[in-house]
Amino acid sequence: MSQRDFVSADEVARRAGVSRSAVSRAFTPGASVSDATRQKVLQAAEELGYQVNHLARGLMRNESGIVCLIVSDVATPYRSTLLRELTLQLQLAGKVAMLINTDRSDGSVNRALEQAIRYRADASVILSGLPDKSITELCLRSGQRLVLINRDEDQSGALHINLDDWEAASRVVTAFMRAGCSRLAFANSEAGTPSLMAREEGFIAAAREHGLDVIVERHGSTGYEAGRVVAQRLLTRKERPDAVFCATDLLACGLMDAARHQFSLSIPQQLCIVGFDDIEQASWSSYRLTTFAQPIGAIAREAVAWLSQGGVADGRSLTLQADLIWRDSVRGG
Amino acid sequence: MSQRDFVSADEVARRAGVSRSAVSRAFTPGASVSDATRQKVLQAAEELGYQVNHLARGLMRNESGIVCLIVSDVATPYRSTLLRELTLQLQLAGKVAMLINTDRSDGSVNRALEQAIRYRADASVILSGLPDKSITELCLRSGQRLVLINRDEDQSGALHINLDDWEAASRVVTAFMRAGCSRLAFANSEAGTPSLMAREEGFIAAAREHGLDVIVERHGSTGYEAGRVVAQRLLTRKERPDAVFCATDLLACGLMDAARHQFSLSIPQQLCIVGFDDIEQASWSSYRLTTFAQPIGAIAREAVAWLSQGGVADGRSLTLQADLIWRDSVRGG
DNA sequence: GCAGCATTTGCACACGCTTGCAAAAAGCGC
DNA sequence: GCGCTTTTTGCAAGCGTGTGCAAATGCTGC
Repeated sequence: MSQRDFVSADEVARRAGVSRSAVSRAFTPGASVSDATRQKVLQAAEELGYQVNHLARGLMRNESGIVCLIVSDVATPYRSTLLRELTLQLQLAGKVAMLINTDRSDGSVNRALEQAIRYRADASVILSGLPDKSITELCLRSGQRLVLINRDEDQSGALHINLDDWEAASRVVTAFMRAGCSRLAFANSEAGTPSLMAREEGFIAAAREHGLDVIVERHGSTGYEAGRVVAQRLLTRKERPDAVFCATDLLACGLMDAARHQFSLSIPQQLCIVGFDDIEQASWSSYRLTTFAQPIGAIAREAVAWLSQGGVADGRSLTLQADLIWRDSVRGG
Repeated sequence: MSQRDFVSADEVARRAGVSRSAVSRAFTPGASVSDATRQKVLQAAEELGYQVNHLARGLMRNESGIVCLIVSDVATPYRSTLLRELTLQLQLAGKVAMLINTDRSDGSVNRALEQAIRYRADASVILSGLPDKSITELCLRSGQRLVLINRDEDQSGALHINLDDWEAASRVVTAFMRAGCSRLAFANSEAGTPSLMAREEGFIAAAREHGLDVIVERHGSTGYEAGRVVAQRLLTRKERPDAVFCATDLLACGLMDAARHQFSLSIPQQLCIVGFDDIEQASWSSYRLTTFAQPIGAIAREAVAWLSQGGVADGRSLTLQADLIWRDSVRGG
């Protein structure tokens, strides 16, 4: 390792002709320093290129300023968008993001998380697919604040941010009925995430209120390929559905492509489709998918605001609304 | 902030009946401890739930174990895939990733980077779009190792990982000629990234060798929308191109959609298209885009291997090959 | 000038860890 | 058992910072 020599507060103090504590205080908002010395310190620091060592500061303050983002399927459009928004907000709040990838289901997940705990992260935001309760407990047990996005496991003391999936699902039923559809289907993955299941159950419930049954097909993980497989199953039935609500835009894209290119169905004339997430691809002119936009900006803002507030942060549950974006995959928008 | 009390090495030492140094050594690979005491320590640590405090360790060792990933456009398919691979490899190597988002072009980029330097990151990997030299210099000046992916600015002491964009570009010309195309065009963004420019220049050079001119159109940032705009410009020319090489798959998707839905062209019969990156969407059946796959796994592995090697790591330049993936957007694959 | 007060400042200790150094223990050949 | 070498252990001095406390300084009103 190359010898790295950083300037320390001592050197700054010497150059500014003050004590080392003065330097420390100059970099601590709200500390007791006169403006005169603060200026002297800041100038000396500037000249020397001094940067407060956050490892040492974290050690003293018992507060590292690190927030760790625990996420699987980072490369997925929805997740990566949320990730972008979160890192942006964190940076604005003066925090720093540590990224934990839980794609590998072997022990490396836990190893990575322990790694983060060793850095004494102040908080964790979980937007991971796998609902591994042991992970969340490990976080809380180590005194971190915890934000759970779209997973309503009842973890007391944490901030839960969820969408009103039921309400959204019922709006889809209304839309489908208005489009004159009657053979409803739901396309899901086998992930079994709380929010995915809520969309499914909400859809079924709302359909039943209108006296309609719903065909449910689930397959694999929540991606494009799964959409194709589900399409295969749904569109070869004797009673072919004329409306499919997909738990996810990726599923919807896969299903849509299969419906068009494999079954030569035209959308929305022969088949109406609604997705969820409003990923970028949903607006591409090959899809023009009617879907729900998650309030990603608001989610990120709420999360960061909660975890960077002072004092004791008590558990809270936040339910946000998803916005229905009308495009061309449902008749009669 | 909730009172967080972690168990310290002292407590472990007491419980195991050894000195604090013994605990420290038990957690340091290659340190001088007998197996007997190491076992005693590990057991006591297990029982107490002890985790080495990496802030303190980093302070002592002058080596934090933190690698910071500096990236813009995180939500983009190619970037997020690379990000996934990098975090995975880093975790495997026992390092931890700090994510710096440089999307905002205002001062927050530099502020975020300084933030990372304050945590004494050992290394930075730059996969950011903006070629801000001041950033890279700041990293090097603070003694970090530096990995630059797809940006060949000559930064001595860093590891440069690049693709052979020229070679790839020349293969595209060959493919287009074999498909019987003669009116070649190149679609680019205005980002001006070294790798994007290399694709453009390589394409032009290779075409000229075959006695062909290339129409070049650039617009905006490297995304879907830009592809549509460029399509607008290219496909309304009197001499409409019959083959377009797009600097990026996103551009290609936008261009393809516009060509089909707006200009009613059929691909590849009336227009051949080649992209770059092999993002997931390129394989979707609405596109089936012929494109180049970046060896993302290899890039990540090389990067992590280089930055986690012991001793002095001297600058190095690595050129990898992109794999041409034949799909259906060029005639005669 | 002085008492009385608020504001600044420096000292010194703490944070939790690593590591050089010397002392202690263990191993070995006889 | 004794000398010798090798391994293991504990001590203590750091790493760069924050902060309580007491001393010092600066004000104010008389």
